[in-house]
Amino acid sequence: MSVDSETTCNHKHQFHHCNSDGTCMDDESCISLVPIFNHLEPAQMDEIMSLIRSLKFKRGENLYSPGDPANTLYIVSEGKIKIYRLSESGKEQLIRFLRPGDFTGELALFSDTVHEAYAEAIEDTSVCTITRSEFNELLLKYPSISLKVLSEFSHRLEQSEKQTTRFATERVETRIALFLIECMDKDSRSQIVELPMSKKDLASYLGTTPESISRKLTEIEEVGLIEQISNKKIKILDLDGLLNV
Amino acid sequence: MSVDSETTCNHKHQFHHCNSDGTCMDDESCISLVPIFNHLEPAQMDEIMSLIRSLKFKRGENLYSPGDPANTLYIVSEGKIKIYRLSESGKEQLIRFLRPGDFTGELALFSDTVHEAYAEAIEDTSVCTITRSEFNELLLKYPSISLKVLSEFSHRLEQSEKQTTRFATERVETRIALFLIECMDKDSRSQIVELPMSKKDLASYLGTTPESISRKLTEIEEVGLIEQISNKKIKILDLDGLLNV
DNA sequence: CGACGCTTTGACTATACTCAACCCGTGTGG
DNA sequence: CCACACGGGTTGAGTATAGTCAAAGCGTCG
Repeated sequence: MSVDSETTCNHKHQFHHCNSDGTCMDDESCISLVPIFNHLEPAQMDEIMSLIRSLKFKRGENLYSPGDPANTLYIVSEGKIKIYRLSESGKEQLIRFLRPGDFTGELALFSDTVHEAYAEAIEDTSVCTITRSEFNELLLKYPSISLKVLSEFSHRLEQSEKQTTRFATERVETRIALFLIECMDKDSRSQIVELPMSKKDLASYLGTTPESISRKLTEIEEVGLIEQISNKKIKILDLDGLLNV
Repeated sequence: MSVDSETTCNHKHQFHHCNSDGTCMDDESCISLVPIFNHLEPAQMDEIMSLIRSLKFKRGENLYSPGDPANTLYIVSEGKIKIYRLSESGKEQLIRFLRPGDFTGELALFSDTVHEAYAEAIEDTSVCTITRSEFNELLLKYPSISLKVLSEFSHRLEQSEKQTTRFATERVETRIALFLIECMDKDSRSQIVELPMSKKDLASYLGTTPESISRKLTEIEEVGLIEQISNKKIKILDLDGLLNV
């Protein structure tokens, strides 16, 4: 595993300093924010806290790479992580970003197998980790956690299959339009969408090129469906129109 | 739900007659073949058997359609089921086929939501069903089942993300080549691949058109990597070559 | 035998990629 | 404070890829 961590600790209640953008979390609040744990009793939380181990990764380091054995669950407490894959022909595709509270490593956690994706820290990052065997014991002891994880998995699977179908059947222009609409849902009721990543990354995420993103956005703007306010800000002028792109 | 089943029964140990192709299973062997259950004790199996309910679907009927509430797990005991989605723009994409022993409905089983795909019986089909609430109770009572389901989910998620990346980054020709290689892995060591579906369905599965499938196969044949024996049979002549298409 | 659906082939077109040049904003170092 | 380098972003020209539409071949099943 290409982990080259600075510090590893193995004790309860380690606290960090907050960073400027307010995304800081100590280990405990990190754990308690994770949906799969947030229904537990304080006593159970303490038990989990005793199992976790803090790790730090510097910007550019990989939490794991394809081929690494998948035996650890990572929960992000600070920083930002990029999950991406290389296709058989070597092209990179962005799968998703992880922010504090998100977790990864789960994909292969339950099969005895290796990772197929890269998890790269794109900022200095702190994560809480639990080993596979300890996590499995936890699941056997508290079956309600399993149901939470199953719920999370089924949701992600649904998303992934939907994404697959989009790639398989929709034009680039439509994929961009659908992406904008989904961004809007989160900010809800504001007409202004803030792109959550660079257009280069967006291209990778949507399976296209930066050039095509640029061109298609211009086209969509020219027919009056959107207005490009700035590099990252886009105003939605005609939602129904976008849906029919 | 567009279920219009012929018979519904709710008792243990209902037996069916075997059909000609040997895919028949009575309910119990159906259940015991499912990976998520096959580690259980006989007594636990009996308990599960008491929860299941048999349903039959005629060719062409839908087990569920998008918008139907997802509250049932379906386990196929006889027949063949096609899972497909419609994209936002109305194009159909084949997700997978289910054969005896496979299950579906799990996607949204753990989230309180509705189906987004179609499950259509393409032959007369028998399924065993368990309701969401009963299945959840089962999972809480026997946590080891959860681990099996999690394992199955994580594998499927891995597959789905891999498929997404292929669609996002690979050309049609490459997708076809990779599909052939994966088909070969199953039959292992025979050089002859039997396509598991019509080329029309394969086109839908691979996110392309029947015309392109036909043309690309011809091209791959012309450069000597494969030989098309018959409509459904393809002989692999140069595996390494295929990998580099 | 005929009808139907799947498959193939051909001609044409649309879509989006590649490559190259240039622009712009930011951050760095002199 | 300016010059510069760097990376992202945009624009243009040309090309590759695969989709559409149409017609004809083939197989299977009633």
